[in-house]
Amino acid sequence: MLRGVAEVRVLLVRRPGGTVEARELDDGGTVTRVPAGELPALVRERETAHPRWVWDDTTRWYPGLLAAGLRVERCTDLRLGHALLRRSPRVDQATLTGPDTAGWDALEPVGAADPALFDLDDPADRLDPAAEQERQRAALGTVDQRARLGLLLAAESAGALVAAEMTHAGMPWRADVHDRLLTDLLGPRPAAGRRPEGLEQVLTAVRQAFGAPALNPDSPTELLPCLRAAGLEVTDTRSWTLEQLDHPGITPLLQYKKLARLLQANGWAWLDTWVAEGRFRPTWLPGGVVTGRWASAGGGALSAPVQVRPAAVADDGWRFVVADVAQLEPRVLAGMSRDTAMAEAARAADLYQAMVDTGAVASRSDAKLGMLGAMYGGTRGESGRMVDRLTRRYPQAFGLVEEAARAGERGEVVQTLLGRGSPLPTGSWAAPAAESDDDRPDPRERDQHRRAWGRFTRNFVVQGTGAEWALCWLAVLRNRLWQTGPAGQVTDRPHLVFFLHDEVVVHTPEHLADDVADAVRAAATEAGRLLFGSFPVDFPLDVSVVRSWADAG
DNA sequence: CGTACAGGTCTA
DNA sequence: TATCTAGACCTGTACG
Repeated sequence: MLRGVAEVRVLLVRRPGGTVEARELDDGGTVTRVPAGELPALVRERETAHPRWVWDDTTRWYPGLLAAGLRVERCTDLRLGHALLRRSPRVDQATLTGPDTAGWDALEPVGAADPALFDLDDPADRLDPAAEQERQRAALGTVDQRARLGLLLAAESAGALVAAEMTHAGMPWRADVHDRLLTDLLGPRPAAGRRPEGLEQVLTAVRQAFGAPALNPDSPTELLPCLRAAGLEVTDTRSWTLEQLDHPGITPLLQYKKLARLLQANGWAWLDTWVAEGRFRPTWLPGGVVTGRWASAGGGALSAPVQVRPAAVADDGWRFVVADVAQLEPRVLAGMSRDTAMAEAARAADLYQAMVDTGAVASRSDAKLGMLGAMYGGTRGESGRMVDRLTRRYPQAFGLVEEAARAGERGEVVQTLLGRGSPLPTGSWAAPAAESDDDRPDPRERDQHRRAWGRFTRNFVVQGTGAEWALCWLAVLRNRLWQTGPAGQVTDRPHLVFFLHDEVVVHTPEHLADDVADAVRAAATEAGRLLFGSFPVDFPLDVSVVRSWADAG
């Protein structure tokens, strides 16, 4: 599915004078050169043979092809591959070193926000993709168990295709529904620079309750002294803190914070900036987080609030298929540690409940607390006690994260199941040799940093392997959706429109929704097999077919 | 005046 | 008996 047999690879390179070169990599190097304007025609013609397109960076090639109505089946993204190989402890770094290694290290993706970079003076054009492609092949050749790292490279590149396709298609977004939602909560859209009526009313109530006629609750430096003057002994102004208090001003203050947040983060300004022609189009950044999770830019896609999801509505005659994995990371931990006792719990739809049913813990909340403690490094209080108890029950799984934490505290690199390496620590605690007597840090502070880095590496191995599972899920699903038909370009068929760590949203013609739901489940099963082979760990999904994103779950 | 950071709130 | 992982992005405020 991810890697074909008898693969044909075609390298695309931009050349001076607005031309593009297509070089066959596996038949002696036949070269075709065309004006850049003829690239879509070239790709359309060659795509019938299902080649793997090799290019410097998907963000520099694929949006233009998608805009021309094309879709490619597979690619090798050298920028993402370089980043992975450079940090993988499985790779002999000497094989990757070349004259423009630093240039590849520094290469950034381009976004819709800076299209000028493409034409003007793009640092990518000073790099040699053919040479880099050779180096990456050689580097992979030196790796033990190269199938795993090879899978990761293929999946990362497939993710780059998904990311570009999701921005191209966009998330269907009804500005009229969003506006109505805002108007119901805040009042009609005010003139620029004015507070909406609803917010103004709540503000008046807050000011009256605290006897502070000019108070600006958006300013913590004003709000904190005001709360203390009212006899409330608080040291911060977070909602969670305020909820504990008993004072007549608290209710309107919490309401003010909620409405102000909605207005600032997803109000009319957000709509104006990020929604156009009925679509919300964030930029997705595969590999943008060190653990391998995706980052995003533009419109805060990673924190799309539940509150505004009613405005995400499928087109007429279309539906959303929304799917998320229940308890992804504990399942991934069971699989990567090959902990059979935890895998047994992971065969149930509710892993935490299964831990109760097998007598490992007394309650579901204990199970959850213990698992989160293991993955995040909770050692104190209730969480720490649960970790101790569960370590005896699941020694393989808990031992794996514990070892990752110890390695991090020693300043070592840890890696995910498929071989993504953690960054090296930069703090002074990690460089004992450089420690001079002058600015030697406080030993207690140094230990705090060391333990904090241990929590990071502990979480890295699980979060990162979870991201690999999700990447495989996406890659397999992308192919299955394309085959679900009907004929046409990406947006004519069922296609991905949203992805958030362990959740996907597919936009599909209504009559194909059940087929899509099957494809989403089949892809999850396939992802589990790709990562864990025959080791028995399940990845049950919650799948909903809905008109609005808000109705899922 | 513009930039950098702190505090806060949303997501998994 | 907290406050432990990874992000984006808003406003207010301090700094240069």
